[in-house]
Amino acid sequence: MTNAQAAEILGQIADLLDISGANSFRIRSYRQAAESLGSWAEELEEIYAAQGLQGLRDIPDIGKSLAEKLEELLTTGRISQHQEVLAQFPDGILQLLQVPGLGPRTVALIWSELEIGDIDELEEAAQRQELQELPGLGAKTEEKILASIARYRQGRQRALLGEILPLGEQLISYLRDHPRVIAAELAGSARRRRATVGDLDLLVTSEHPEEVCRDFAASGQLEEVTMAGDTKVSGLLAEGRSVDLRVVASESYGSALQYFTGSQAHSVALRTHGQKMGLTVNEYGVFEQHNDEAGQKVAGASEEGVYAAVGLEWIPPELREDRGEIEAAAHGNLPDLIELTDIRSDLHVHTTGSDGKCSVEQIAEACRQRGYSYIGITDHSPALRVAGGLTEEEIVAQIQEIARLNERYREEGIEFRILSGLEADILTKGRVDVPVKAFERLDFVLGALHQGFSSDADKMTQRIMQALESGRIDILGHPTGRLLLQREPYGIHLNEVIEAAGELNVAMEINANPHRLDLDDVHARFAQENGTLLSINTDAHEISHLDFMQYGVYTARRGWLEPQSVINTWPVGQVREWLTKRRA
DNA sequence: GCCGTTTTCGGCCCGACTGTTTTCAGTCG
Repeated sequence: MTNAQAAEILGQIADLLDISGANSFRIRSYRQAAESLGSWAEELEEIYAAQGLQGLRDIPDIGKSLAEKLEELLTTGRISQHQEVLAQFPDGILQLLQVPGLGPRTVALIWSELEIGDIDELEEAAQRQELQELPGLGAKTEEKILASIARYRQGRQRALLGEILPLGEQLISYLRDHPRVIAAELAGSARRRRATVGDLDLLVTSEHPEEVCRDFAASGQLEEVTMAGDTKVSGLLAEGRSVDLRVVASESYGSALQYFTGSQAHSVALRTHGQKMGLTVNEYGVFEQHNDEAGQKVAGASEEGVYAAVGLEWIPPELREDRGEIEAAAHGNLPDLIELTDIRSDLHVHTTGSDGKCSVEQIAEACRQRGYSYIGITDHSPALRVAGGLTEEEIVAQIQEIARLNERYREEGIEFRILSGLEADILTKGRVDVPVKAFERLDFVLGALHQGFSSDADKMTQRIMQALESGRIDILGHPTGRLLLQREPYGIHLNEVIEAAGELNVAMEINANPHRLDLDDVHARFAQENGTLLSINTDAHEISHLDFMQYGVYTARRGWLEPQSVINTWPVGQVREWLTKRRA
C-alpha cells in the first residue's frame, strides 16, 4: 500500500461523500488529507510499523478518525467506510466527476432522477435530450456536457511540462510584443514547473484589456476560441491543450499572478495566514478587515508586495504546494534554491559508443558551450546489447580517447575535463555490470535498472541494495524507472534505498529527461533532508537533449534542493575527491 | 473531520462565471 494509493482511496471517499451531499467541511478534510498524503515522503507502512497510530496522526491533516481508517487500510487492505460508500453508487460514478463542468450536485441529480451512473449512459441521455428536463439544467448545459464528454474522450488530461512550457513561452512572447500589454507572465502549474500540466494560464496587465483580448482571440495563436470576453479569453491549441488568458489592471497584477499561479492549496493556506493577521487576501489585493467589511488595500501591484503584506518573504513558485513553505517564509527559513546557473556539469551522457548520436568530442564541446566545466560520459554497459552496450575492450578504448581529449584541453589551456563513466546495468541479484579491469580505470559508474521491472517490491529493493553495497555504483540513475503519463514507477521501497544511498555515500540521480523527472520532487526533498547527495543529469542521447537540464533543476527546486546537495554543482576537483573517498 | 497567536468548540478562502434563474446554485480555480 503506497501513500499514493492511500491518497487515492481518501480522495474517492471525498468524491463519494460529496455526491451523497455530506457536510462540505468533512469532505474537505478527506481532500486535504489525501493531498497531504500524496506529498508525504515517508511511507505509511513504515511510519505505522515504527510508530503505530500516533505516527500516522503526526501527518498534517490526519486526525484521530482518519488515522484509524488508515490503520484499518494498512492492516486489512481496505477501509470499510470506503466499501460502504462505494456500494451506494454504480462503478462509473467517479468517472462522471472527471467530465469538465460536471460536479457532485449534478452527478447526484442525474443519478437520483435518471439512474445515470457512467459516461456512456450520460452521453446517450444527453443525445436524447433528457437532461434538459431536469430542474436546474437546460438545453445549453446539455450541449456543454456533450462537448465535455467529447473532449474527455479525446485525450490525455495532462501534458508533460517539457512539451507545454515551450508553447506557453511562445504565447507569452507574443503577448509581450503587443503594444497594449504592460506585462505578461505564465501562471498556473506551468509556472510552478509541475512535471505534468493540465492547461496553460496566461496573465497580462494592460490599460486596454478588451483590445488585448480581441487581438489575442483573432491572432491565430489559438486553434479554436471557446470564450472571448473583455478580460478573459479561453481556447484550445492545435495540440488540444486548453489555454486561459486573463487581463487585469496593474494595481492588481501581483495579487492576480499569485492567485492564478496557485496552487490552490497554497492560496488557501496564504489566505488563512492573512486572516490571522486581520487581512483579507484575494485576487485583487490584500485588504485590512474591519468587522467583516473590506477596508484599506495594502498590497496588490506586485507579488513581492502581496507576500510582504502578510509578513512573508516572496516564495518561489516551485515551492507553492502547501508543503510547509508558508511557515518557512514566515520564519525566514526558505531554502536557498538551486538555479540552472549553479550546474557545472552533466554526469549522464551517451555517445555513438552505445546508443547516442554524437561523438565524445562533439558532446563535450556542446557542454563547454553551455558553460559547463566538466562532463561525465556514461555509455551503456555490455549487458545492454539492445542499446549498443560497450564491451570491455570498447570501454577501455573510450577511456583512452577521453584521456587524449583531456590532454588536448590541458595543452590548449582550456579549463574543461571529461570524466570516464559508465551506465552500468544492475542485473538480477544486484550484480553490477561493470568489467573488473574497466572499473579500475573508470572515474565513476552510474548504476541503473533496465530490466526485470515486474518483480515484487522486496526483491527489487534487495537487488538495488546489493548493487549499492557492492561499492561499484557512485550514482543511482533514474531510480524508479517511471515514465510520466506512460509507466508507473516500479515497486521499490524508495525511502529505504534513499537512506541506504545516504549511508553508503551514493548519489541519487534526478534524471532531467521530461518524460522521467526521476527522482520526483517529493523524494528529492526527502533525500536532501536525509543527507543523501543528488545529481541532476540529462541522460542526453544527442546534443539538443542537454537542454533538458532545466527540467531537472525545476524538479530539484520543487524538492527544496540547495546547490550543495547536488554534486554536479561542485567544482570537478571536489567531485573527484568525493569519488576517491567513496572508493576507499 | 481537522485544528489551535480567538486552543477542546466553533470555525473552516474567496470570488467569477454560467445557466437558469427572478435571487441563486453549481462549478471552477
